[in-house]
Amino acid sequence: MSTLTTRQQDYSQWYNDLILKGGLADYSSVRGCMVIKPYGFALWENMRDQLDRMFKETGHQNAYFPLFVPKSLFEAEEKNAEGFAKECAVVTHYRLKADPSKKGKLIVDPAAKLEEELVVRPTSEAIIWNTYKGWIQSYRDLPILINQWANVVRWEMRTRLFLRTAEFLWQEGHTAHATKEEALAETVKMLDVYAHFVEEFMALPVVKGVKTANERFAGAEDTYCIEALMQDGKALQAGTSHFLGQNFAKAFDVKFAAKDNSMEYVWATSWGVSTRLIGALVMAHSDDQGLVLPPRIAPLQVVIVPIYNKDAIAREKIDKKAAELVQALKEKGIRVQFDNDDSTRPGWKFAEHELRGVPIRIALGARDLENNQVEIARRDTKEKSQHSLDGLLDHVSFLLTDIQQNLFNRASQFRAEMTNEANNWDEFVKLLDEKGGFISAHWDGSPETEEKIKELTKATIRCIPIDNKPEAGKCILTGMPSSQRVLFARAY
RNA sequence: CGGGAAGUAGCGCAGGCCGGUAGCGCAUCUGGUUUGGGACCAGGGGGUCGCAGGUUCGAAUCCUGUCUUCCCGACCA
Repeated sequence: MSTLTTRQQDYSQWYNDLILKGGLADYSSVRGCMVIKPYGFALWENMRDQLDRMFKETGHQNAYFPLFVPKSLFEAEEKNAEGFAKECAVVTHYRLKADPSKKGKLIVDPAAKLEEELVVRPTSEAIIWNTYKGWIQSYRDLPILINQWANVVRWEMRTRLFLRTAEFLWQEGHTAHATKEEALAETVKMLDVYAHFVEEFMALPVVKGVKTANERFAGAEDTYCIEALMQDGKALQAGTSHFLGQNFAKAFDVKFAAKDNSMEYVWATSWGVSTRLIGALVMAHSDDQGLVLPPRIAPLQVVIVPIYNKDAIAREKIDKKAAELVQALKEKGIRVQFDNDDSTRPGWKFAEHELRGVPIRIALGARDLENNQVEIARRDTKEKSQHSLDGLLDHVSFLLTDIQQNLFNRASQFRAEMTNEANNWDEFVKLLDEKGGFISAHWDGSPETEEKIKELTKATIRCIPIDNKPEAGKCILTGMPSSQRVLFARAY
């Protein structure tokens, strides 16, 4: 059978192998675009559904805005437009016609040129604020708390499955508020929702922080983020929440009448997470045998593998007991599959389900039935043990919780080991090259210094942690005074 | 977008330099034996050699273009 590249051999190839052989996604014939396969999409659906519940619990509603943004609207907020201009797909024509010189071929009909080009949304602030203008007259119309699940297109030069593709799926929240304080509170609230989701459901610890000016979303006053650490010591931005100030309100002239009858610009936020989270999940927990998925979002939580033998009566008994187990587990809300496919043998199934990251495997054979037990294997530690059929349901529930917790603990411990302080340039470079991970260091606060450090080391400031403590120090590069440490890392 | 590599059966690859019947392993199908960590025997099916031009009596092979993917870089909130 095909074997996986190990992390040590080639981390990038290992990642690709897991995505492809684990059945999450496939390459497509469209440059930079991938196909999300059913197993990968099931994973996304679980993530999406949970996030959607959390958005609704915090008062948001879903809506849908157009894929196309007229160029004139897109360019209205200048910084935002500039920031995305280089990666926009643009629709210029609306019709094809038969190629007069080549039979059976089509060409773009020059007569069908659009009067105004349409930008395929790289993000939706423009079309949404253009719409909000018509919805907002009074403070009574605020706040507007809307989210949309959508696809966006960013024409990337270099793509990687799930981490960076030309088209990807995400959600984008767009809220409008009467006051700055309320908009700021919303920005932080949604950052907390993201952090909670990623930690509790994806079992991945994150650092909450604020981006520096260099890394800020184009058009935002402030960009908040959650940053996660991958097994190769590189950081990955897992979600962002932006305080947009009144930038979009001014660009699209969205004002409201306040209680005192004064006209004021609306305050805005936007926030998003994408299918990139799947990439984070894969790189954070998986091992050389395949995917390792946290039980709370795994498409399949338990797989039951029958161990048959020649004895047809024993086979019937196994099937019967397995059916009972499936029924009982389903009633407890556990996602379970009985893998009685007769064309593969147990060993093959074991390897396959490990590759796909199913948290718990239960093996059930004649020998087990005689002893009123099953063999249980957990994916995170690969431990195998026998367990009595009595009390099995509770044990499975316990294990799912325990695996979830263990994955989080493991990732937390790894991150703790990989987060270090550097107090001068030599220490910084040494840590970066020999260990990787997050490096907490002083920075003089200037964009120029940040840029210089990036040029020299490829490390960027991932964020200024929200819970940062003030601490006097000197910038590792310039020696200029600094009031706090920031988190550096090489990143995806 | 620059540098490197690759595209031949579903998957992994050989063949290519030196043009002449398209091959191997796995998978698949049929029959049988099996089943506690990727089973075995026997028989069978499956390919416009990424695509488009060109050279040639003849192209997987040589030439040109083009598309797609991977790795490195630039770029990328």
